[in-house]
Amino acid sequence: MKISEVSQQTGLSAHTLRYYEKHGLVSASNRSEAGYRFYTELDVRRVQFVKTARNTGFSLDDIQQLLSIRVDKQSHSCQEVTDITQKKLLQVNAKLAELQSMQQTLELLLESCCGGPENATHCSIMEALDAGRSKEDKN
Amino acid sequence: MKISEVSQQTGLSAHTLRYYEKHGLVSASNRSEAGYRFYTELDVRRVQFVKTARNTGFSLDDIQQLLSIRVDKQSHSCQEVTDITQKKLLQVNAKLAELQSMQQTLELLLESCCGGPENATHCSIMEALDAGRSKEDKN
DNA sequence: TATAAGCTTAGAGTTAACTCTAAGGTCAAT
DNA sequence: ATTGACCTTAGAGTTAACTCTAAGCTTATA
Repeated sequence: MKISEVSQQTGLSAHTLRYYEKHGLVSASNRSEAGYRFYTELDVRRVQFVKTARNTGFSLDDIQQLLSIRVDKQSHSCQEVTDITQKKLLQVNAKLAELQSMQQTLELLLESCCGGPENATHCSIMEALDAGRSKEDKN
Repeated sequence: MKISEVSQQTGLSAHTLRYYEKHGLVSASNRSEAGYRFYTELDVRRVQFVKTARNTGFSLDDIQQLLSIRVDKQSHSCQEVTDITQKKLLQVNAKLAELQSMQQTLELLLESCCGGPENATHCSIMEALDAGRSKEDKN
């Protein structure tokens, strides 16, 4: 399978596939005489794994680790896998909390403002932003 | 007020303050003979505004717009302000949805796996990632 | 055989918002 | 006069994950 075919099958661009190879995630098992990449079915599955993990939120670094477990499951424990997953969940939860706080603030701001064609002299959104002490003042 | 004092009062680094100036957000109204920045109270309030807006989730670009409204509220409508805010809320909501989906996937993965010291040969997290079609397959 | 589509590489560019460095001037205190 | 802390600038580096470009082969088709 040539790179463009893998690209089609996976929905990842050829650029991205090469990028993954350069970063040690997935490489084509074979090359043609001319140097063209040829991917086996197993290669493609590995690509799919990376894609699925990406969609699940894992970083490429996380995925490196997951892949090294994948190629030799015998030598790794479930705990290693859940550790990576747990860590990612914590990150997601943290980000989620931050965004939820922003969401709430933005909703309050929108509720407070008329949003009409009046000039902004007494706009309550501007006033709120001017008042400071938004919510979490990260310092 | 010198830059380090503003830094202390606002919790933003002097580097960041200069960065904001370079990007047209907030500059010191005055300079000493030697070229030292001197901030007025109004300057500092403007810095606070930027900080509050940042904490609320606005990008520096958004803040540029908000600031240009702020300096001449008469010439701008509440609607302009709510438009910016609304747009930001939509972005936040989109990101939130994405993260919630990840959160759910990660939680399911964690529930499915024993997480113990057994080797990963039959790890259900690895299996799930291998099965692909995670949730939203963005293509 | 010519043309176009597709492949290769190294390396630069993108995005956002900082963050840091280097080289040098200034200021207050000793 | 000499520290040492603080200030200045221009410009480079950081992070993550691509994305794109240029220059040059290769391969399939007409």
